[in-house]
Amino acid sequence: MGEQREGSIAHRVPDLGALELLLAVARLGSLGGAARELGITQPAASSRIRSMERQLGVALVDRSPRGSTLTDAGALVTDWARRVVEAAAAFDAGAQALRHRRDSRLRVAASMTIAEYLLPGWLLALRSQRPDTAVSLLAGNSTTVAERLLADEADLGFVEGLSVPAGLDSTVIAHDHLIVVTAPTHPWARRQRPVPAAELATTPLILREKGSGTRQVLDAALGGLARPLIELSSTTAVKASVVSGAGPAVLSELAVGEELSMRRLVRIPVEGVTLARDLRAVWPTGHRPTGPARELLSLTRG
Amino acid sequence: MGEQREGSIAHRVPDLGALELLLAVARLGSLGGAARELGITQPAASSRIRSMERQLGVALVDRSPRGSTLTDAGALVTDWARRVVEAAAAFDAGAQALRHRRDSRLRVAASMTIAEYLLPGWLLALRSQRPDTAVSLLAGNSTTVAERLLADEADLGFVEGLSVPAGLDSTVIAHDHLIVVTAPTHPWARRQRPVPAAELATTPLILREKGSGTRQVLDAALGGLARPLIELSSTTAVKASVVSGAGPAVLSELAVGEELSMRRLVRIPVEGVTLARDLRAVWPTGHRPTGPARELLSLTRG
DNA sequence: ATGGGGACATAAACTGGATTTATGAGCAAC
DNA sequence: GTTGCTCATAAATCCAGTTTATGTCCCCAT
Repeated sequence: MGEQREGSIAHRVPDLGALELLLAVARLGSLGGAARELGITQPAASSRIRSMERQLGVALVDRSPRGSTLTDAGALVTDWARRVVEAAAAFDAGAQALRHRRDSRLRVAASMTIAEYLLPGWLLALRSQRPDTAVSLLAGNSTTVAERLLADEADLGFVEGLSVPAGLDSTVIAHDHLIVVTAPTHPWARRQRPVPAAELATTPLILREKGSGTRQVLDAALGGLARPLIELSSTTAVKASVVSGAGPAVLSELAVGEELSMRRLVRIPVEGVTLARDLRAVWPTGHRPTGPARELLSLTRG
Repeated sequence: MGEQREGSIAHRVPDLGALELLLAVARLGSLGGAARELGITQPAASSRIRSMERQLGVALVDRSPRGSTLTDAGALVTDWARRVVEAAAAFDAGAQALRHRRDSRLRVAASMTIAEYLLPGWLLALRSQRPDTAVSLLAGNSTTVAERLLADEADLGFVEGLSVPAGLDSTVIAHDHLIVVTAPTHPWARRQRPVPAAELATTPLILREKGSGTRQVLDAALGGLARPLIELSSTTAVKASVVSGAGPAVLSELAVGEELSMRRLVRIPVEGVTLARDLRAVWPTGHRPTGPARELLSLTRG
């Protein structure tokens, strides 16, 4: 009856290469074909799929002398695998941009929330349209972004503040909503009525440090009054703290999508305040984006 | 100037073990501590992080004689890595449930859409609350789910149809909206006004095969009239076809969330039809879920 | 100041898994 | 039947990650 107790999931999940291979098999309907596409030999592919099946304890592909098709379980596993591979592709697109290269065609500066949650996807889309565009990324706060742009060390910026830094032109690319969240066990999670703004202002909250974009918006909406229960320096730390039940927090809906759908966090309705902010693309006044920058910009606006 | 041209991302992304290690370092602030947690030695962790840094071309960790902290780039990379690891954890939770074991405490039967998009998250949440609950999963259509439940081969089911199969009690756990999507290049993507139901009914669409849950809802909403442009047997195939510009399709919003936010697909407003359906948990009439089944059920309802 | 402890780096030997090469066998179409 | 696709098997090779065994640096307490 004993199951493996080890913490690390890496030993229970096939490696990325195997998952990628499985996707190729699903798409091409052939082990050998998939092997060719990934630049390995057919026996290698065969053995990899086999050991993946052994590891998972489920048959994934039906082999026949004229091709391979997925079993029912294999189709399901492939769908789950696709999500892992997509996350890995986003990781890759982001990481690729992080090593600032001299020969980068497009230099992007972005605030943290955008760099974390949106930019990898945009970079992936850009890569599929213009595979040869080398992008470099610098992440920081609004001030940093503005500095880089004005020093001509970046071609395009993305900020999430309330105001546009001086010297920059901008366009709104999306709207972000800050929402109040708690652990499902928190008393607020069982409330029937929305929390009034006044109560939010007087309740101690788990907050990002002063000066962060999120904090600024919250303070402005409440009238400079947000009370800290704890102050933490990263969104991740705030989320972890909320999940563990320490108290309520105000976070971007971008940051908590996953947690909400998995019920690790609960959204608390609020009345009397609008916690919205714009996400903007910015560039030095007059220097309208052209070339790759324009391309990327158009990807962000649907 | 030459970049690596190879298709496979697996060679450009650190393996899951390395990403997991990075998360542990971020959490614990120490290479040795992270190593201990993952059951490897400190030199192994050190060399793994080092080779990850070499691979990505970016310093991730600031090492000091009294611990390690993430660099700015490292923090960003860690956030991206977390998403990969979370997807892998969901994969693991799903895969674990796929090998039907005799000693399973909880036997679940679910329709495809739910098994694909929602169940892994629920299983993950369940595992964090009740680590010792062994779950087995069977995916199929509504009919299959009903059969299993009635034959006492499953304890709890999830279906997405319009009606509840005979002999089963149910509760609504969520609402799913079917939406019309096209590639961004499709003429409909530039329309200002919503597409009327009549036009939708007369336009050839990319559809799932007859009998699928999605198709049933669509036919009912339009009055049995949906015109196939192509018929495909999986949601994935439909999505790929739409992305490539073949035409419009009607899909669950669960299935296209990623594609919409990355602008690979565009949502087309429609007027004159409501393409909604309920997601339901089901069980044999009278046999109200108890024990682990009740636990899982409560996770699905917020 | 001095010794202990924690944290990371380096070097060398080991180990195991994945890959390639080489071959065999089943099925279909011409 | 022969050609050409498919996948499977076997043996040799190769490489990457690991462990063991040290060394260095720094802080803190004595």
